[in-house]
Amino acid sequence: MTTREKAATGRPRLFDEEAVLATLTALFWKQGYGQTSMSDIVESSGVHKPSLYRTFGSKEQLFALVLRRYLTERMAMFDALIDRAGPGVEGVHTFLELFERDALSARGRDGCLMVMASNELRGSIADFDFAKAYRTEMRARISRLIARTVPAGGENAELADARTDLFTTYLLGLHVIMRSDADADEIHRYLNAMHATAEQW
Amino acid sequence: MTTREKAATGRPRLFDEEAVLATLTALFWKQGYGQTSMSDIVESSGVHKPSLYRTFGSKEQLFALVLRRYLTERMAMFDALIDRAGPGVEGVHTFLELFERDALSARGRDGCLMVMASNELRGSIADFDFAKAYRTEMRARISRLIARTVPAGGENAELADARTDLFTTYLLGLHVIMRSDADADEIHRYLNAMHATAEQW
DNA sequence: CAAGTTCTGTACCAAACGGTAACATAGTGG
DNA sequence: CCACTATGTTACCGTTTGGTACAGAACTTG
Repeated sequence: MTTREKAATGRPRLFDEEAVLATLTALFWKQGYGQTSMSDIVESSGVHKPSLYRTFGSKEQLFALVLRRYLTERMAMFDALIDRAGPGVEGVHTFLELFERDALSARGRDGCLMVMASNELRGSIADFDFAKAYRTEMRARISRLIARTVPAGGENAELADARTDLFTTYLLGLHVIMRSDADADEIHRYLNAMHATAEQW
Repeated sequence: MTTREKAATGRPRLFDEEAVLATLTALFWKQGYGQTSMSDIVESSGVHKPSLYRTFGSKEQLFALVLRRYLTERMAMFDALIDRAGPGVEGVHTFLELFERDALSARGRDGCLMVMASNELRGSIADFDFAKAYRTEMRARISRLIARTVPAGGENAELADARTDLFTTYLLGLHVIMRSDADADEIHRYLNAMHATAEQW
């Protein structure tokens, strides 16, 4: 589905699927699913409707593709942030600082596409249970970050799990705040709250 | 706007505004703003379109009214929960237990109408900056709950603020989880994370 | 009981929605 | 150079959208 499998025999495509998906990701991210019409999509992508429908199926399937692409991209970004953050509790602070940089960017102000979608459309769309997938994937990343704050050992696993759950929920809430016109000071304050919490770890 | 001001001189209304707003609150809460059409609203309320438009103005203004009503109702519920929760850290645990009961109810599975709306429609609608209003009001309540976990004193105010910000963000994130098809076990796990955090306060 | 006022209910509107038929166009393989 | 195939492009489809005109019904006031 992502790459050409059969040899292209007909007229070649004038647009790049990946580039279109990237553009439309930004569009959906800003406007939401329901507030984005096919006309918006045509205008933003520069691709005519029949081509979009032949390539992606329907608006719903298109959005499912956008979500899938966003998920892997987003998780790669989280992986990168966690890799750059060092070990121990200090790593958590570094992660939060790196995250803040992203939160204050233009994209950051739109929050998280997955959080937005799961609020607007509930769990699943076009046979893709994205809400559960997002929670699972994201929690796994956070777990990697948090595990470093706790010494290995059976009874510490429970502590690490609790901290991971807290941090995951916290980040989801932060995305809600980021999307709803909070200014830089307010975002900084809410990040500071997690800094303070991590200091007691 | 809420109660009759002038003497009623014409034909009396067959429906109760408050009851209609309550019904439509549930409808919007479940379906979201964009996914709820005026036809849905007519069917659900039993009130015909022209009556709705004369009474509430437009779909947008109607939703703004629903949000206003929901905000005060929701804050009253938070106040009640916090009143019932005792003092000290124990009060936080009690609050979380009370909150869990609500979270597992049918309504709880829909998350929070304000969180949903702020994700779908950004900050404001029909001259009502509900996102900011919600954050402010909610944070004030949480602050009341958290203040009890900290002894009075200038330097402790900062600590209480940080805990309040953390708890507020956490609750927002929890609402996201509650709305996206999480089962009772998962919700319990995420609540447990805050129990564990509060134990160290 | 007639005038004045407000609400109900049917029937309707233009505009926008998601989606497609049909034809021109640009490539590939024989 | 001719079928063949897949694309670009225009113009269109039926349905649903948010919103209203209009006529009749129900109440108050004089």
